[in-house]
Amino acid sequence: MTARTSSENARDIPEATVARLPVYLRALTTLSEGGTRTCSSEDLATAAGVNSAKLRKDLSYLGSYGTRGVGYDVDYLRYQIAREIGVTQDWPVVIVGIGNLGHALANYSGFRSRGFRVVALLDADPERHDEVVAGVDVRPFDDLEQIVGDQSVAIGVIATPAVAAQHVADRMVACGITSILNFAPAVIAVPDGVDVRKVDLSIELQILAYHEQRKAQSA
Amino acid sequence: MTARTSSENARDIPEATVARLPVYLRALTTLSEGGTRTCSSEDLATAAGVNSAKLRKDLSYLGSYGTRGVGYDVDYLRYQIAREIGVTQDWPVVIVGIGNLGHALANYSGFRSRGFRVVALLDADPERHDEVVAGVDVRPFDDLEQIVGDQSVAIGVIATPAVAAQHVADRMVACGITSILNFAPAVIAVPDGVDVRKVDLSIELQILAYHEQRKAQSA
DNA sequence: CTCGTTTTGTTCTCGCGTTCACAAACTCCT
DNA sequence: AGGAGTTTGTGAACGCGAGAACAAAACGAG
Repeated sequence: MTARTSSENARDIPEATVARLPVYLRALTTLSEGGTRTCSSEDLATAAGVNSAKLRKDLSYLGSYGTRGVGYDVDYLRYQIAREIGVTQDWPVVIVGIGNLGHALANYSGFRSRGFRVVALLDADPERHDEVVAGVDVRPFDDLEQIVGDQSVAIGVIATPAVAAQHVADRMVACGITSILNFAPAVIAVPDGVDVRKVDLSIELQILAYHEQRKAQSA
Repeated sequence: MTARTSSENARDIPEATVARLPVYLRALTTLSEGGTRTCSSEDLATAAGVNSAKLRKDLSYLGSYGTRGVGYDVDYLRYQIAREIGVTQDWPVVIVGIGNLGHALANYSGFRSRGFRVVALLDADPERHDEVVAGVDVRPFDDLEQIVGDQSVAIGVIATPAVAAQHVADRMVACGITSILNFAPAVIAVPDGVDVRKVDLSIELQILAYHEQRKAQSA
């Protein structure tokens, strides 16, 4: 999925671990807001919903930020993980496709609080260009190149219907976006060096349905 | 994640395969709508964005539905996968939390077209009980037990703020729901026998940010 | 009927990720 | 100061999934 060209950095964190770091970050934030200053790997693992051995191994890829016999300083570890993920800096993001899902994404407070700033909402439909969503006004899709260039946007979100997804992705890649979060129910092709992550709401439900069906059968 | 009690069924499909079956299903639907009657594993793998060897191995867990030297009958295979997942039957679903995301989910046409029927929208806020979203009127959260009982609902969707998620999950489990799709940014605990899948929008962005940061560093 | 071609279904090998188990290191109490 | 009790960090074993490679089966041509 993530083909790095060559010369791996010294810190080579497994993909499975990378996917869990944001979970730990959230758990640490919750602990910190609850007034907890220090926690053991067992505490944090419980809060994050994982095994404590796995948690310790994951953290060991970042370095030795704990103290044996004591545990982890919540705020210190939180900062270290945030720095490793890259959410201590500000990431400008464009969202294309302002339907129901695009609205929800634009209004989602979890983005801003984690270093992501929605700098533009784009839609091909001129009907929508009057709207203002979450304090950002919707602009024509053709403004993509200018916005991405002006604000150095590296991350794009696709929330369009399936038929438009590949076209939007092509345009994004052409103007320099190198990370795409795709909510459209379609497989999109991108060149090497561009990361794509896909979130598909109905696929998750279908996976649940499969297990549900098996529960019913074995009863 | 999915702890089955005992006496595994003869068909024991790996979790990784189960997660890809809906992707194949969607690809087959696209092919069928495009007029394709037959396809090779190579064709379908391309459409689904996976390796053809992996595709054939996945399908082999379901049975032998292809013809050597020819390929797969698109509609026949599509039906077999749909039956295996369980989306040939009708799954009633309740959605709790009608904020921006809840709206988007209620309006998402991909649910209905895949056998999922939203039978109720619930929200604790009385302000919202007047609304009608996607043809379904929003009702008080306390109606949960009655609706789930009357309509034999097995699947629940949580689209509330993080603080409410555990409480909603507890109530769902108490009245018989055994599969939960959780969009709230919180880890929820459920008893054995209940499946939970979690979708977290900001976590996906954070994973992209990590890779983006590394691209920038190595440049 | 036989042979060559195509494509599936399956076996085998390899690598990654998870988990166990324990040594190293730190704190606290006496 | 020394020993008991905790908790981290990591080496090693294990299991699952990915991909390559091939045998089995169907089809078509001659």
